Amino acid sequence: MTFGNNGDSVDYAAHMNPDQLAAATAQDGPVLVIAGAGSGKTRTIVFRVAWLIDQGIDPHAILLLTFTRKAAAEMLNRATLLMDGRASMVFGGTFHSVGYSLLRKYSSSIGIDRSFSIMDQRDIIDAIEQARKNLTPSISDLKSFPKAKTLYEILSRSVGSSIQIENIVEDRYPHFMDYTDDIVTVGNTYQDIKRQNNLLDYDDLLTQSVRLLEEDEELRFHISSNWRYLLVDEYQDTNRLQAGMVRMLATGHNNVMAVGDDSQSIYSFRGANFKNIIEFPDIFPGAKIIKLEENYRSTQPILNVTNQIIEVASSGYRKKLFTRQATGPLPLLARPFSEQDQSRIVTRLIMDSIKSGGSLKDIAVLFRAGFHSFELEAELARSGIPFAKYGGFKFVESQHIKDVLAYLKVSNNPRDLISWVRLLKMIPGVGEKTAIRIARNIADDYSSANLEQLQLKAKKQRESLSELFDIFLKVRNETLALPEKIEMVIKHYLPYLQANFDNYPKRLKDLEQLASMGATYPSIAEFLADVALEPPETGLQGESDFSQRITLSTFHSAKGLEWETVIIIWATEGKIPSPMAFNSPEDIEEERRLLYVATTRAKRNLVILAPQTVYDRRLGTIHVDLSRFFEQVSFDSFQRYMV
DNA sequence: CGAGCCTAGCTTTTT
DNA sequence: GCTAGGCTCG
Repeated sequence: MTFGNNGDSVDYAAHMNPDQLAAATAQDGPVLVIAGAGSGKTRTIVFRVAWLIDQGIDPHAILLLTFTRKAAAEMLNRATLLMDGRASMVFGGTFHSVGYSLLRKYSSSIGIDRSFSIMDQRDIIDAIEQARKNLTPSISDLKSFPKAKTLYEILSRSVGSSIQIENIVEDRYPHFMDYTDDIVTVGNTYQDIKRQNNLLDYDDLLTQSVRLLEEDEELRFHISSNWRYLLVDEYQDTNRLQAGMVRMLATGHNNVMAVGDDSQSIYSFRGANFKNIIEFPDIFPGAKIIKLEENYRSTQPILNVTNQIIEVASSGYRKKLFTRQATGPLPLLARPFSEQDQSRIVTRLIMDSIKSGGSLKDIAVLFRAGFHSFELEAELARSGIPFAKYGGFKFVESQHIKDVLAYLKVSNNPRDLISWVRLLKMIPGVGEKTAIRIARNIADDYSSANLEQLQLKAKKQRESLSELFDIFLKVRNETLALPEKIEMVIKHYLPYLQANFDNYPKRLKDLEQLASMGATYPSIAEFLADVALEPPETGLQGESDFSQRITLSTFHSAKGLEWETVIIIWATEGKIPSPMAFNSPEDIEEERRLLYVATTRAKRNLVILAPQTVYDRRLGTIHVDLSRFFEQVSFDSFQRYMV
């Protein structure tokens, strides 16, 4: 039973333009949909899901791959509203979460213990730091040797793009070329550490699941005959691994619909390559290509600006966005003197909008990097304007959360040395060295760890250790519900928290929140996986009505979203493009696309703010230019805003 | 080897 | 504002 104009079926033609309709109702076989910004991409996917089910396809045979789980949930939700509950039976998630599910079920066939834990950013850096310290003593002490974080960037880029470490270093990190061999060594040691500790990082979820599908032919056949219709959103942001995973999953049927926009490719730092979308027709011969060029989101004055930003970009699928919403206010461009002035203008614009009947949830302030909004956040707090912040540092990355999660991690995977070290270092008198020694001992033999053998000198330390071990055994074995286990852990952690953090009540609240989050999960493993793969956002402090906040977001986290009013702050050189992109023309082009993504989020009002000065702690107040990406935009595209 | 205290230096973007 | 790293002392 479906809803629709005639009461028996959705009237597809009435809700879509001819191109969207062609995509949504395409017959079997590979299809590439080039969907410009605001061209109804989501709508098309939603209708595609509905149409497939209407054709009698079993919802369980459809796999929807998206960039975030939120995006998948929203699409399936809309599809459910459109037709009926069958749409909610479609499996939707990220590449990483699909990889995780496959490995949880089948990893033993490639020799991976299914109780593996997923490392988050911090774990990865810790492990690489260990690998780094493991080098011939003197090398890691050198100031000029890359830091763990840089090493991770190099290693991960190599994995994601399938390019040798040697070439990555040569191309992008030529100043480290003397150390190429050592970097490779760190990479190998890091692999060893992960294997020994039964840990998988984000990249492993992809590489190992691809390996699983490659090596286990029977499984590959089983999986690809189960999911017979693949829908891949944001295809321009897939990397080689993800493209490979799609190819594996499509074995035998090639029913892949990839949707994306090469002009919005903004994840090259993790190996994404918009060439994937260019090469799609080569990988899937006979692919039908459909372009969606009518924009339903923004007014023509906004498109005038965004088209000028992107049209100088080289290569890609040519497309020209147009809209029928010819009229609307001209985008605003203002150059406040200072960052403080910029924040005051933002506040004033928000107040004005509220006065004229606007709603806070329709306003977003967007910026290149998480920390660009610090000053503004303070100003908004002073003015009493509630906000939710997306992107930047995460709640689960703060130390106290990581500490508590470490207890759960070791109970789930006792071989996780990284987490053991974290826990052991909390014992007074135990530092890095001792912690590693004890952790090795426990990880080798946790079932009957002989605490006496651990040679701790002080009695107090031995007591602390056996207490810690006690908690470990309890969390591991007792048939308590997850929230109770978390409570037990928090109780044990409390003295440490109290002794080490000045703002401990606030952090305790975070921990309570963590415990209540755990309530919705059946097991520790699933809870931990979710926390690593889809971490909750920060800045949602307070419980008040979510719909009554403005949104603060990084450009990246704004992808796929839209607002009536979009305010871009720090539209200056040194912020966008980021100085990190200066040494490579391709990186600069990516920054351009990033600004394009940000500006195309606006439906009716677009405001560009570019302070004239920036405070530098060394140089004092210095002048900064408007971002180079506005150079080619004609001045009469803007309304000038008097400060 | 651990801890405490100080300073410098600093931050892209995310699964 | 915050933490990674350096330095010194016990």
